[in-house]
Amino acid sequence: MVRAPCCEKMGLKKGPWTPEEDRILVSYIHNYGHANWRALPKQAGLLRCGKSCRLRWINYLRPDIKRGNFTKEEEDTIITLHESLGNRWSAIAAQLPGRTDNEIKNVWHTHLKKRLLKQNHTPQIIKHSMITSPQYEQEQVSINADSESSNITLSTHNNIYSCEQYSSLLTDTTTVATSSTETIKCGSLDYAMNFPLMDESCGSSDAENSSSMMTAEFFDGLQDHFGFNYSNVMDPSHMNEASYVDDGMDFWRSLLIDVGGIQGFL
DNA sequence: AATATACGCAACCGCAAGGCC
DNA sequence: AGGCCTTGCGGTTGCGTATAT
Repeated sequence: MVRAPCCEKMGLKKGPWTPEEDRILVSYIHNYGHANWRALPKQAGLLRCGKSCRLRWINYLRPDIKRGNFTKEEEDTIITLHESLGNRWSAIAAQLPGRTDNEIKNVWHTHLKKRLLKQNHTPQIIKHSMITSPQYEQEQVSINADSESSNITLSTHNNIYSCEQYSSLLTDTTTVATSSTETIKCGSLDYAMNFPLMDESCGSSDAENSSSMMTAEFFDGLQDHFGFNYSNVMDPSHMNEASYVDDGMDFWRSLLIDVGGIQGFL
């Protein structure tokens, strides 16, 4: 199939529409309709391709377009429909009179997706159990991570350290230790991972909730970022999910000891 | 006040489906 | 049956504006 030459090669205009172009398009469609989008711009005297004209009409100039912000009801409808239809924006738009697929797609990407993420990540203070370090046996360390605010505190039996105190170490790190997937940024790379939710009892972790996404790249990133070598703690290349769960505490222990130890926190 | 960064939205691009010849 | 054309869709881009530094 031979593709039609693009607009620029045809000497046609691209980019934002001017009020005058809008006026011409609306006036033409009002008088003659839009039976053939390809022929329309030439007949109307517009230096645009048919595709551009169609998009402008469908998404902006159509008289039945609803203007203004989406209502709470509309947003809820989009979320519900998206659950069942996925990214089928036109199908979703069909259920929302006056709203276009493009507009719904934009709202989804700019507002609703974030809102859903926030809802799914309800504030969760994870007070997990005392981590006893073999190296610092006298110190018992616990992490408190708020998955919503990304606030992290680190406490020993003597002190509680706020995330600000070691935020310089974790400059690129979003958050740690939740039962849901978080993104940890190590250097320029993003690593999605799922930490086990650690319960209140000492040292155990929630194997049911843990679907390990920890990869060798993740550990490489950590090593690059923090300058540590975790290979002596565990070998990610041989780590299956079960062993990850088992090794979860070791991971945290080593991370905190290394980070905290170097900073003199412990 | 100037500059950098983030955000929102309109518009574009490429592909696929379906109709027509 | 197969090629061409048009339309529709979803992903992506880029510009203008708002906010932060």
